[in-house]
Amino acid sequence: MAGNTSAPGASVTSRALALLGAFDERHRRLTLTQLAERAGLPLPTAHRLVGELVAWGALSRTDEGCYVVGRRLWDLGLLAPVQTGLRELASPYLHDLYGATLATVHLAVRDGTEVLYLDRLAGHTSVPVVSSVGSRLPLHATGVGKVLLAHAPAEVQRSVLAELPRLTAYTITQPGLLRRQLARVLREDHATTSEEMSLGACSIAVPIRRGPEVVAALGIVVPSLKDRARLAGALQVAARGIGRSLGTG
Amino acid sequence: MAGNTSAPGASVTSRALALLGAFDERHRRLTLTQLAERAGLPLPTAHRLVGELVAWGALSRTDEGCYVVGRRLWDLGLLAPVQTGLRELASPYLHDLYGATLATVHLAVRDGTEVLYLDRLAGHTSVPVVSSVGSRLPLHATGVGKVLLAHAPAEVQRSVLAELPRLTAYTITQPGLLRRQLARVLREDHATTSEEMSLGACSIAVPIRRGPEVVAALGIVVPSLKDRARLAGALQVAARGIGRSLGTG
DNA sequence: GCGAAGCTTCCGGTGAGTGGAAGAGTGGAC
DNA sequence: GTCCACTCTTCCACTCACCGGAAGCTTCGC
Repeated sequence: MAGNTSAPGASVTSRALALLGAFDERHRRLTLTQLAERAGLPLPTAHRLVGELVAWGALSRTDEGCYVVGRRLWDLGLLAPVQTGLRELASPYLHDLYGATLATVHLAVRDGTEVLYLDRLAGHTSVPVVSSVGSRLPLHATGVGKVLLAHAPAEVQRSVLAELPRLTAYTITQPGLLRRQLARVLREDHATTSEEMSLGACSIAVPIRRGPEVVAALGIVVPSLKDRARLAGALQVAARGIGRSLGTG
Repeated sequence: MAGNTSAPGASVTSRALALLGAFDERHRRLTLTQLAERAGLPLPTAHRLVGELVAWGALSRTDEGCYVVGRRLWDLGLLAPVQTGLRELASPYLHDLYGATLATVHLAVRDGTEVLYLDRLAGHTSVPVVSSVGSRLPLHATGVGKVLLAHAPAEVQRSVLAELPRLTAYTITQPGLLRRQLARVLREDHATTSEEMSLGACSIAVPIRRGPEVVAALGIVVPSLKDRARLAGALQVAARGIGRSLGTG
């Protein structure tokens, strides 16, 4: 379970990349030994490569001797054209939603069998929110995930329904129940969750369409679903606005 | 002027990194030939290394055959601890400012002799805004830049004042004039620009303090400075709020 | 159809990368 | 103070994976 291992004899580049790949959401700070292990490299090799990466700015070393992703990679990553148009166009609508709901607002797309969060407007509320920009979460336990799953190809649905890991006591782990919920998402054009991803957090989400095709999802995180109708309405108006901009952009 | 050139005999890793370093704000899309030239590598070498980088996801290839920064580097870059605490704490205040002014709001720090933009809330206005998250701009031609410069060490001021590149017809290029403005920034505790960075855009900015020390700057971009007093007031309230959170965080 | 520009593949020589082994720091237990 | 365990750093000779010139391959424009 130690991340990417790179077989001996692999190219130098792939070893350096294996080191970078050792970092993820759950492992933002790693010691040299951890890095070497997760990359599947001997310690001296890791030591030398990490030295080069630090010199370039791809990694940097904290005071405590741990390694973290460096600022130069932050710069570089921001140049990546990851749905740039969508994020740009959606931005004002996220603000509007935040203004109307004061809840944390999310813009997400599907990436294989996961949700990929593209943007986030964090509210002041104390509702626990586990998703941050760039993070990936399972499709079956979040509002935006259910929306994206409901509109995903059959093979993706099959693959996701085949394994529904439990995240809280309320996570839906029965394929039949989730399948009925997805049908309802298509019917009502919005999805909800109740503490299925993390305790204390509910969510409401709607699809964003470019023409007939669902290209993304818009969601908010709230402490309870009692205001569901009003919030779903607000989300749908914003989603349509974004969809319209997409069509004409 | 072709970016990083890597001498022959340099390590493999440094060659791969030289390829990544070929990308910047002004060069987000490069052909193989451009990449090879900017990295100072022979074409076949660049070709092979780029192939490995693409396979890993560090780069990707567009339909037109250009290379761009890949999604995996976007993911990775977001893990970098670049002023995470500051950005997190400032976020709600940026929203508040946006709500109060409807202008584009910026959070920035000084990075050597440049401004580094950490966060941005883009307004609906048609005012041209050249700064985006992760970008760097000269300290002498932006509002946040003047604030940060006014509070920078003497050696940084000297180095910046020694060369004031002209960006528009209104850019301040006389050291004496800029020096007087910086004194005024200290006195009035806010800075302004009038079309000094890009035509049609003015800005107002204030320092963010952690205790006595200026650690960042907060600014907005507006079409004119006529509402200067009110806007500076709003900025100062927000900056104090952020500073207070920093102190207690 | 031709030429030019950009991309891709090939392959033998060679020197840069590899990683075992040994040494140096660090901190905790007694 | 002494020991031990752990993590990090340096060294160096062998070898094999990288290098890049040359040649072939597309894809344009004319």
